[in-house]
Amino acid sequence: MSSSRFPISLHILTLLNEAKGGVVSSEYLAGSININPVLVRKEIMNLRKHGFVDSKEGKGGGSFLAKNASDINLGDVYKAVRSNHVLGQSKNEPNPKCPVGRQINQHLDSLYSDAENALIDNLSKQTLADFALKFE
Amino acid sequence: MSSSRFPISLHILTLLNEAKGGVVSSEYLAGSININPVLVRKEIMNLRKHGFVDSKEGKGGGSFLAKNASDINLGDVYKAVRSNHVLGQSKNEPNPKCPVGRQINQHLDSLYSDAENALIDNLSKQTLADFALKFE
DNA sequence: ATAACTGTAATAAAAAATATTACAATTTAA
DNA sequence: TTAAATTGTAATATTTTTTATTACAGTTAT
Repeated sequence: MSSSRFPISLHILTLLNEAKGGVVSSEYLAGSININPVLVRKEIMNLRKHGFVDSKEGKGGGSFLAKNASDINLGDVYKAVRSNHVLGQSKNEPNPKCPVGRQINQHLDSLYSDAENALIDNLSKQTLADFALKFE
Repeated sequence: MSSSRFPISLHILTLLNEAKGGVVSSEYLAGSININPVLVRKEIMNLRKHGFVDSKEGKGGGSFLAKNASDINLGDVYKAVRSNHVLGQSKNEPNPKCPVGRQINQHLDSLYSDAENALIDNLSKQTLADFALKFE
C-alpha cells in the first residue's frame, strides 16, 4: 500500500487523542486529513486490527483510542502500516542467469531489515503522547 | 521518483564493481536488473551526478565506477536517490482550519528527518565493497 | 421510524512508475 | 570514411498503484 499510510495513521491517532476518549467520525477525520472517508475507514480497520483504536457503529458512532497514548509508540505504528520495505520493494525479478541478479534480492532484504530496524528503534523512542504534545 | 531507485542503483553499482574498472553497457545492466535500458541510463545519470560512476559514449562505451568501492558508502547512495521521505511524502495538504491538520506536516517532517538519519547512519556502516563481498 | 454512522465491495479516476520508440551525437574500428 | 555500437535525451504509451467515488447493507441513538 501507499507511502502515505504512516502519516495518515498518525494523523488519525493524533486526532483521536485530542478527542480525549470521545468518539470521532471518519467524516471528520477525513476532513482534517483531507482525504476520502473510505480511505480513513480502511486505515482505521488496520489500526483496530492492531489494537490501537476501536470503533462504534451506528448513529453517533466513530472511533476512539483503545489504549493510552503513552502506550502507543510510533515504532509500533510504523510496523502496523508498513507493507513493503522502506528502501524499495524487492518484487522486481532480476535475471537469474546473472550471478549478481540471482542473489541480489536476498542481500537487499537483509540490508533492508537492518536499516529498517534502526528506523524503528528511532521511532520507538517516541509515543503518541509525546507526539501529541507538540500540538499544544 | 519510485521506491525502487535504491535497489536499482545498488544493483548497478554492484555490477560495475564486479566489472573491475571495465566498461559496462546500459543494455547489459538492464538485462541483469530486468528493467528497461532507458531507466538504467537515467539512474546512471544520477549516479554520475553524484560522482559514483562515469560513462563513456560511443561504440564500446558504457559506465564504470568513478571511485573505489570502499569509498562508496551505502548511506551516501541512499541520499543520492531519495526524493521523498521514507515514511511518506508530506505533499498532501491537510485542512488548515483544523488545529492538528494545520501543524501536522511540520511535526511529521521533523519526525521523518530524525528517523531517516537513523536509517542513513545504519546504511553508512557499509560500503559498496562490503556489500559486493556477499556475492562471492 | 428516521437519521447518522460504520463496514465493505465495486468501480472510476488520477497519479506515478515503467516501458517503448526514436533519434541525434559520439566513438571505435573495419 | 563509413558502419556499428553506444550514450543522452525527449516524447509518448502502457501498466501499476493510489486515491476517490458511489452504493448499500447493517448498526445504533433518538
